[in-house]
Amino acid sequence: MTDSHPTLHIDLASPVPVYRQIARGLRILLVEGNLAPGHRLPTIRDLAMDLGVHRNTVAEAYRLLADEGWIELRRRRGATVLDRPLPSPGPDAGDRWIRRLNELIAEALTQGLEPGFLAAALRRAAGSIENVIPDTRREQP
Amino acid sequence: MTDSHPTLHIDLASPVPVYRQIARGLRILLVEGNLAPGHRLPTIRDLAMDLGVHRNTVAEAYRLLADEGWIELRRRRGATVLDRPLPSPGPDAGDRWIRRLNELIAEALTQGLEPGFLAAALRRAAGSIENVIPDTRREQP
DNA sequence: TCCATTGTCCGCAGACAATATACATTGAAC
DNA sequence: GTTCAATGTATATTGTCTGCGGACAATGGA
Repeated sequence: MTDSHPTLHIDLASPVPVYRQIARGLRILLVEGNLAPGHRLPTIRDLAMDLGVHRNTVAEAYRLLADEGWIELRRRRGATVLDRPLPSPGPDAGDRWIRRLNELIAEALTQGLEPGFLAAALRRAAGSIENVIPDTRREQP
Repeated sequence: MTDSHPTLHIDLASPVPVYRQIARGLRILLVEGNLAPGHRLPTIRDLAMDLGVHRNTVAEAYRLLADEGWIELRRRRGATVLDRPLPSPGPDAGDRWIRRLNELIAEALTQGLEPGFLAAALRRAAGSIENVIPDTRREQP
């Protein structure tokens, strides 16, 4: 088991830029607790090597996460995971998310996916959510 | 009621290009039957006016839909909706869609949305799907 | 003190999106 | 049938973004 970055899929053909794909993937690992506070992320160059992209591309992703408060970047020490509480969502974050969900569903229908298939997938996802994330600590706004 | 384009939200600040947002929005209206075959879409210039973007941006969206077989573009006659059967999905379309769904959920969690809220929204969406789209006619691959 | 490691800065080339502008086509009025 | 305004189309321009190359700066450890 030499895979140090368990699940970090990036798709060079996707229209969403690579540095943002990396940031999103890491964000997911962070929020799911796979990367606990105090942990060291791989160095920029190492991760770039593994993913087959340029260092600055990974650096951009790390900078994004640092700006959001997930990690701390220090020279010669790499990136360390901060003990960051989840942000409290904005007032209409829920509405905007639901709109995105509806768009995703509509797009699936335009591709010809079966409504029954989609409904099953949605219910399955709903079930798995509540188990994965037990309880959340919020930051005070 | 002077609103000729019921629900077509575009976000100039979004990283996804405007012409693709327009195409996606129209595609949704088409698949949900709000735009029946034979209907005329607004002219490129009119829609551009309404949305506050350049004509060529809308033209690009229309061309996309025309390439996909949703509409027919003819000079001086505008865009007419074609009677197009839903495409039959590719072999791994389902898997890729489920991955996108999971990413959407993970992103919501990173924003601090409550798992319970998300689960409820997912279940609600699952329920509404099966009612909205009764039966689908597929094209033969 | 010295040096290898690691993040950072600056500039660049290519791609792409949105626009401006001019053009080609065509249905309809007469 | 001629004419013309309406409408889609083609080309060029401009700005922005991505990913990259290379040089630089800081810094922990030998």
